[in-house]
Amino acid sequence: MERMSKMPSSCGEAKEEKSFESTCKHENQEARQESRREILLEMGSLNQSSPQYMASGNVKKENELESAKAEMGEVKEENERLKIMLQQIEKDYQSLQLRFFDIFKQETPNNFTESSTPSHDETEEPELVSLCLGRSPTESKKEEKASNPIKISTKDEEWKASLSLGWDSNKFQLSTEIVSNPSPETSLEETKQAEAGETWPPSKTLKTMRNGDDEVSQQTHVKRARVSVRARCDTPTLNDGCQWRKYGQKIAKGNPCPRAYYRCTVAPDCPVRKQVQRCAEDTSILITTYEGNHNHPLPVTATAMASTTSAAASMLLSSSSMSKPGLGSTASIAAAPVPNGLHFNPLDNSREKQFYLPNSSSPLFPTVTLDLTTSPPSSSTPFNRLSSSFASNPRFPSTSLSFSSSQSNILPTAWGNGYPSFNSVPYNKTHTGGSLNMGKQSQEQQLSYQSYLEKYHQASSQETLTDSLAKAIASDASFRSMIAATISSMVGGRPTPSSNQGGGERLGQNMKWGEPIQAVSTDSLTQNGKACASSYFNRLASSPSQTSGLMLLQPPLPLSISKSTPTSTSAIGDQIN
DNA sequence: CGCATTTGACCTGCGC
DNA sequence: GCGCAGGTCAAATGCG
Repeated sequence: MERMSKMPSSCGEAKEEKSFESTCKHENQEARQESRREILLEMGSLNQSSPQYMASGNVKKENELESAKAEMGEVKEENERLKIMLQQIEKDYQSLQLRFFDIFKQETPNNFTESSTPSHDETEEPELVSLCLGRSPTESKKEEKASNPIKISTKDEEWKASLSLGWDSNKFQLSTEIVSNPSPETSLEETKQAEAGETWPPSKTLKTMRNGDDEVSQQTHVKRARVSVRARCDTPTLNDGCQWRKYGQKIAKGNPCPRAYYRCTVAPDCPVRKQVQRCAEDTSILITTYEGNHNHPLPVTATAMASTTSAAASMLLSSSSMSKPGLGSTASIAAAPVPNGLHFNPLDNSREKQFYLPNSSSPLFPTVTLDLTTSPPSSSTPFNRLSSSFASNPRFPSTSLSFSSSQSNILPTAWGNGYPSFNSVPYNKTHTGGSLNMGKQSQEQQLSYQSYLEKYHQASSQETLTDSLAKAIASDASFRSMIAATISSMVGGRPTPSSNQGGGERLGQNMKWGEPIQAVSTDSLTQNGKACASSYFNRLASSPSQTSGLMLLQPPLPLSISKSTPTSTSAIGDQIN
């Protein structure tokens, strides 16, 4: 028990509880081993003693054995007590979890279905999906109350075992599989074709291609997702581990900074391209937009970004598949600063601007934005940001995947229900029609979240929320990778004090990651964060059926469907690379 | 000399 | 149909 106080509380209550559990077991084992050792030592000392002593001390020896046995009995009793205590804690945890969900359900009237336009309708209204991995300072207190009861209870062995699952050799497969999800009307066959191979260039470009390849032409129905990454970076491009060759440069309207076009040169026929442009309003922000799937193994250093972007794209496409075909989607994933491994420069983190310029990427394609620059201002939720930017594009539904540091705790839950298998399975059935919004902030958002949960709870036949989440993460490696990568970015790149209000704090509150993080150096920070994130989700994956309380739940932002014309003032996302 | 970058021209889609 | 903007190509240029 004393050890518990020494344990870092950074990995969240769940981990803490788990640590408690493992600690109890460990202590019991130690106690038993200790007593055995003592007995052996005593016996050994007896053996080493003189025959005289042994002869005369038979009775004494028996007494010692008796005392040793008694000691063992005591240890056993203590062991039992600890077990009971552990069971009680688990019960308390489960009851608290149930209570939390009950309260959550009661507070939500409807709404999710209301605000979220049915996907099957295939309406042209933009969909706004917000997945937030952070928390906004203003709402943190409120959510703390609800989130505190939620703890994770898992086995220590599972946790340890999961540590090795984070970034594996499947990354490449992930990246090649997810990015090109078919549109709803696309058949499974087409899906496979798209996933297996080249999805670049987009349908629009295909027509202009000089080589009229039949296979390529068949892909015209395949939606191409773009993943835009915003990060602060001094260098012309971010080092994402891939090799790129610049093939063009253009000055886009509304941004004096030229946009550079790069091709992946790792493989001669790799279809992946990226656009790099600095944000007009904050030149320190680099916006990197990735398109296409790598058709070759990626360098180790490139897998993180590839997995993250691919997963994000997959999620985006999955969510956008609900909407009318042909519509693009834009998602914003606002993560906290910069993963060190990606050579991001967390400059000027204090600034909290979110730029989403419609012209930063082609409106023809669904776009997901990973914002690694900073956490949004309290007054500006990811939802708001989208509303003023991507969502403004009348042609496309906006999917906001906001991993903003202000709303981390709600993410897993919503994901678990919303994306059970977006990667390998066409995701049109259970998808929410409108917005999968996991931000937090307002009562409306909570309501939306509530309805969302209800909807998916029904769909999952009464399986628990956490089970759903666990299954989702377990069943979808790319999803897991994305979450892990994003959280890694958040945890690893927040060295500044201001980070306390962002993802670090959030994580610290909900997952107990923040405290230790702040206490260690930046390097160890990154490592810890990545390891923690990866192991956390992998742990979930390793025990999908287990009723483990996940992170704290956070109400989602309301599904918002808004149409407006793009404005030049709305800004853009920059990309990193 | 080979490769990467630069840069102007070209093509296409979209809006008016 | 025209103009605009985004995206791409390929010749020219630079660099090691």
